[in-house]
Amino acid sequence: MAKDLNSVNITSSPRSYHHGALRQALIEAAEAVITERGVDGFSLRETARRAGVSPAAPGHHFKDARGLLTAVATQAFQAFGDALSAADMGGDRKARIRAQGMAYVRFALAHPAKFDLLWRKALIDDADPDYAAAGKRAFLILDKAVRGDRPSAGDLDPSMAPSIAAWSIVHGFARLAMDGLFGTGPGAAERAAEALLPHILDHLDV
Amino acid sequence: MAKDLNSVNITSSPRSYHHGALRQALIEAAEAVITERGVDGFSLRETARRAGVSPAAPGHHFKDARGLLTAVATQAFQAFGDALSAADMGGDRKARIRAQGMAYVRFALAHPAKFDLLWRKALIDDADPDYAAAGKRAFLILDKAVRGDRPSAGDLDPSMAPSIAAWSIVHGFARLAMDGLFGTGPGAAERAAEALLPHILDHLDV
DNA sequence: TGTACATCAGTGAACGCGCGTTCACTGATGTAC
DNA sequence: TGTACATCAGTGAACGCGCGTTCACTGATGTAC
Repeated sequence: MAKDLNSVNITSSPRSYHHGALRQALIEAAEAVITERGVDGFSLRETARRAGVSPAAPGHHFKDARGLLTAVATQAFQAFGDALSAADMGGDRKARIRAQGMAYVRFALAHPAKFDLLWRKALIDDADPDYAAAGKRAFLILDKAVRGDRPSAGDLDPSMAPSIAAWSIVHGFARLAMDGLFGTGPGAAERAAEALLPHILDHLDV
Repeated sequence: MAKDLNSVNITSSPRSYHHGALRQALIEAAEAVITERGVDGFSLRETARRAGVSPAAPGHHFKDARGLLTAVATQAFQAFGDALSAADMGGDRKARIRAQGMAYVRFALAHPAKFDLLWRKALIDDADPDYAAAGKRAFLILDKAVRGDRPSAGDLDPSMAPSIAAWSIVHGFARLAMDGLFGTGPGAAERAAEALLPHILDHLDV
């Protein structure tokens, strides 16, 4: 038996009337749903079912289905940012760009449903400040690695071209790989990434 | 009054019991639906409604909703290939890559719903030979411009790295631009593309 | 420490919706002779 | 050229489904005194 986290009841059995950590449980159930069924297969009822609560329960934690998906996307962006951050081991600029790029694509291939959701703005509230902040943070991690010591001027100034170039490459590569364009067998996309991406990123001379 | 095309009745009014060109009319109605409501907003019934036929009528021309969307995606890929093809004006390799890249992104920004649908494999039958052929054709047009005179060895050989790099860049840039990451005002994405893409593509030294 | 009570976080039934597809049908067309 | 008939391409009603959300409710918790 694990110890309770933050004095929140997540282990007692049978579960009490009050769940205790339903908000996070719903987010995780939603992740499971989209992982199994794809983002298009998401449904609030199915998510509630998996969390073991009635279909009305999510209403106490999220305004509506979009609100829940926005929270899922926000956490996914945070995890994505963490993955990028963890991959930045320093070194010269090329090495840092390579590391960021590989981490970007690896995350997308390891968590395709989460990665997909990040960009499905029709399904989420992209004006949500947490979502926006989590997304911006992820980009800034990548930007910092690409930019190295050079200062940033502001939004979309020319000095951002290298970051946007790197971002575009890895984003496009990730999507094409997820869509099976470099092979559909198990591990095919990952192998293509390992074989091609470092070379491509090294020759991005911006 | 326009003349009938291919002796098909598309102009008489009121329309006869037999539509005459319902298959194509449904494809165009579906394009209108996804353009207005987004790909996620597609519905077969709404498409039939717009084409002025009963909800059962599409069943005579497409196996199911997925079949219709597959046909829409196939035509979209053909139009996309045409746009890439029309943009290839020759010149040196850099000029050709630039032209292809700009055409790629311009198409995506001008027809976001169509472009989006191309890659929504959960919604279409990506084993359909026409769809697959139309997609392959588009890539080969881009590949030819990037590759120039150099011969192609086959599937995913190292000589394809430059094409995949260019493809990834423009694909990623297009998606990020569509998602509003370079601004959301009218024309903002297009302006970012004009300002950044040529420079980025010129410095892709593969 | 005990109690009254407000608030929080659940329940489960129900509502209304639009959907894709099926069904028996029929009007229109094309073909054999 | 006319006719019988098969086939094609529509109709419109109906089916069953899962959905998001609302509703009145109640059990559990926290707080003021």
